[in-house]
Amino acid sequence: MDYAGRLSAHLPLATRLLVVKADGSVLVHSDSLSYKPLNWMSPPTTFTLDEVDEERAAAGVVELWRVANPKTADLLVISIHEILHDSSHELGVDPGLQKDGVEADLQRLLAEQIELLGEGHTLVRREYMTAIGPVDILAKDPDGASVAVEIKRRGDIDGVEQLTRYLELMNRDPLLAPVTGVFAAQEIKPQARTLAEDRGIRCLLLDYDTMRGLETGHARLF
Amino acid sequence: MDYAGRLSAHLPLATRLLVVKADGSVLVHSDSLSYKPLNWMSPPTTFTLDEVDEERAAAGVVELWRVANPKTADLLVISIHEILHDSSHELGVDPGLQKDGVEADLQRLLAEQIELLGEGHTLVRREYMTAIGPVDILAKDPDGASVAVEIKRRGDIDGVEQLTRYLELMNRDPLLAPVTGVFAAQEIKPQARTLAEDRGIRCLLLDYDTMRGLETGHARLF
DNA sequence: GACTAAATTTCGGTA
DNA sequence: TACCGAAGTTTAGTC
Repeated sequence: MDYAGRLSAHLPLATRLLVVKADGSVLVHSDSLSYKPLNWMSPPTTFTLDEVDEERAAAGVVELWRVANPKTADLLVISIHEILHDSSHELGVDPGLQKDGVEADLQRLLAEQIELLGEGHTLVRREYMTAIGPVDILAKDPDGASVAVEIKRRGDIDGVEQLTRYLELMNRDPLLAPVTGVFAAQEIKPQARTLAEDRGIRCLLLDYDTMRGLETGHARLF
Repeated sequence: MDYAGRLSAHLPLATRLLVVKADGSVLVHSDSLSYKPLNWMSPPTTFTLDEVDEERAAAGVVELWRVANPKTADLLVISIHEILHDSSHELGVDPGLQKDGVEADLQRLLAEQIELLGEGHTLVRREYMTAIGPVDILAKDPDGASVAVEIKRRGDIDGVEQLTRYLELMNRDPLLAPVTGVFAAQEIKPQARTLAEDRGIRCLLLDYDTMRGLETGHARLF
């Protein structure tokens, strides 16, 4: 297997699982390392069965696949030496995947349970728009001062930077200023906490299970 | 398919490709959307074939898979209604994937061709360590002033923030200050460029192919 | 279409 | 082992 595109990669001869999807995707999987293929091509692709020249045939190649993306000029060439198994199936259209428990849920739950920010806090609105993007939650503290909340599942330095940019901008608006920041996440990395507190941003750990348990009318499926 | 773990997800009945790897990974693929499975479990996992109760059997379930991660308490339950095809293969150990053309290569090439920063620039060192992490390249301009270079394949706002943090810290060090910044990438997003230049950081576009072509003793394989 | 932010991110390196 | 940053990130949403 040879790939040339955004990088170059070479995969030695070994037994692999090759998957060709209906949309043209090609995946090369090994027998370990879940989830991610060793190599792949994203659609759209053109698939060509090249002729196996004498030299390659002598080396044991029985099929030569050429998978190309005409737009990005990516190219994946697969030399097949032995086919252990080959089967093809129609899977038909796919009903979508239903998810919950991601950042959007945290945001919704925190908006409903805004008192988690501290007693006397009130919700102004979710997804408060600013010139550089939406702030997850805008609230007011008991004194009526604005509080901007950035919510993450995992609190990393990037999230602190994001909130810092919002705070800088919002504090220039005389109608809003002074605005304080709260960095809320299920997990906050030490360096992110240090950076946040150094900038006067309060950190708040969120417990998704507890928040979901408090949610009114909630029923678990299993 | 039902998943409960870091989030909850449900996947309706449909024809799917199920892959069970030697390390216990389980992948659920549809016939489109390359690369990423609709659902999966990462190793380590425990795999159980549950007994199909009467109710499920009446609904058409012929096999019930329970894939669990004992450490994270993630659980994936797969109800199989019909097996269109089933085969198992030994893939054996896997020789590693060989890559080049990633950020590390850009860094190496720029260090070798440090004059790309401008005439008279000299390399101090790659991976210059600071308290908050390594700066990709530290160099000196013709006047002997320090230049910190952050290298990205794709230049985004995050990269500018990263370099800004390094510059702030390094400029507090009297032995280094004043330190100027260069944001070097194969592609620089307009907003990242604006932010960088607003902060006095110079932007530098890198051409990987040209740099590779200039590399001494380089031979291309194909 | 361009850009930003999220992801069950995964993966690799390093302290 | 924990943490940080890259990834051929991919993907989804917004402007």
